[in-house]
Amino acid sequence: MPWEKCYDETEVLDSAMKAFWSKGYEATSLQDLVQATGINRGSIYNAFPGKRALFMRALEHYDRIYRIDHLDEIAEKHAPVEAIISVFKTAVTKPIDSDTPWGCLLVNTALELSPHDPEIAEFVDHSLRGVEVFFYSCIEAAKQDGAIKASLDSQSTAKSLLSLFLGLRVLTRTNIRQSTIEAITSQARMMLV
Amino acid sequence: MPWEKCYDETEVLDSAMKAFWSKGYEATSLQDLVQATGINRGSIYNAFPGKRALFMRALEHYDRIYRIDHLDEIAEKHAPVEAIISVFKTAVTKPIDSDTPWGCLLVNTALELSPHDPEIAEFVDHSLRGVEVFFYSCIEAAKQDGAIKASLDSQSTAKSLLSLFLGLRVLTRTNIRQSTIEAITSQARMMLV
DNA sequence: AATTGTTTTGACCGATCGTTCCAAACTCGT
DNA sequence: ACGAGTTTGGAACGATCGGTCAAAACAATT
Repeated sequence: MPWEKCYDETEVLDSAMKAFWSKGYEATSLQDLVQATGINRGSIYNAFPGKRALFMRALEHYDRIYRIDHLDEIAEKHAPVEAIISVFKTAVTKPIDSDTPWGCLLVNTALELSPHDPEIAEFVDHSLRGVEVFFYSCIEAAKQDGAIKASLDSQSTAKSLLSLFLGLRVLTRTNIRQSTIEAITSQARMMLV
Repeated sequence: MPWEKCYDETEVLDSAMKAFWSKGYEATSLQDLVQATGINRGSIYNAFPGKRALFMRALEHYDRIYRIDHLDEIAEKHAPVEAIISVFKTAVTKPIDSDTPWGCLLVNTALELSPHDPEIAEFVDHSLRGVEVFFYSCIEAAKQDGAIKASLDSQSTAKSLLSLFLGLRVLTRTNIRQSTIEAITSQARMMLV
C-alpha cells in the first residue's frame, strides 16, 4: 500500500550535515535545509520530528563518517605512530577537493550548543573522548612495537594530542597558514619521541 | 543642551559581551540584549548601528580585557616560562567565581562567524596571532634568561602552544575533566624544556 | 477499478526576528 | 520660563523563524 520515499535518507542527512557544518545550527534555517536537501518542508517534518532532531541525526551521521569510519580507515592503513600523524594531516588536506566545509562539526557544536544542551553535550563529549581513546590506543600499540619508549605517559599524551588536534581544528576554520599547520603536525610527532 | 546618557557604555558592552559569549551571536536576540544590558531597545539602536556592530564592539571589549590586559598582567607578574604556564592555568580557573561564561568568545566567534564574515575573521585572526606572539616573546625571553635551551624552535613552539591552548578552550566548553586540564598544562611545560 | 495508506506539496500559522520610528521625558543654554 | 537638542520607552514594521495541516499524488492491495 505505501508509497516508497522518493529520496535517500542518507543523502538528505549528508546535505543537512553540510549545511549545519557550514553555517552552524542557529544560522541554518529550515529554508536553508529545504534548499540544501532538495526535499520539501513537509517531507522534512514527515521524516524528522523537528529541526533539532534532524540536527542530531546529521551530527550522528558526521560522527560515523568523519570520526569512526575515518579513524578505522587510518588505523588499518598505517602503523600506530603514523596513524596519529595521519589524523593531523588529513584534518587539513581532506576538505579541499569537495564542497565539504572547513573545520569540524563536532568542535563547532561543542562551542555552540554543548553549554546549553546536555544531550548534545554528552554526545560531543563521548565523541571527542573517542578521539582521545584512538590516540591512546595508538600510543600503547607503538609502545608494544618499540616505536616509542615505554616511559611515555600514554594517558596524558593522548589528552594533549587531543587538545593539540582540537586547536588545529579551530585554526583551520579561521586561517590556513601553512607554517602553523606544519608546526602543529611536527609537534605531534615530537610528543611521541 | 544634550541630556547625558543614564548608563555606562562600558557596562553595556560588558553585559552584551557576556550574553554573546554565553549563547553565541545568532542565538542572542535583541530581547536578550535588552534584558542583559538593562537598557531599552531604542537606546541600543541609538548607541549602536545594529546588532552586528554591537557585537563587534563587544568583541573588541573582550579582546581588550581577556587578551591584551590579561596577558600584560601575566607578563609583568611572572618570569617568561611561568607566564606561559599561567596563561593555561588561568584559562580554566578564572571563570568559576563570577557570572563569566566558560570558554573563550574569540574561539567561539572563530568557529561561528569567521567563515562567513571576512571582517570578523580578520579581527579574530589578528587576535589569535597576538596570543601566538605572546608565547613567542616569552620563549625568546626565556632563552635569554637561560631558562630554556636556545636550540628550541621559538616560532614553531609558539604555534604549537597556541594550538594546545585553543584545544583547551574547546574542552573547557564541553567538559571539565581535571585530569585533562592537568595533562594539557603539564604538556605545555614539557614543550619548553 | 475502487480502496487504502503513505508521501508530497505548498499554503498557512502564531511567534519572534532585527530594525524603525515617534512621542514623551529630560537637561541644558538662553 | 522657555526652547533647543538628546535620550528614552515602547509601539509598530515587514520579514523570517520553526512548525502545522489538508488536499493532491501516488503505489499497492482488493
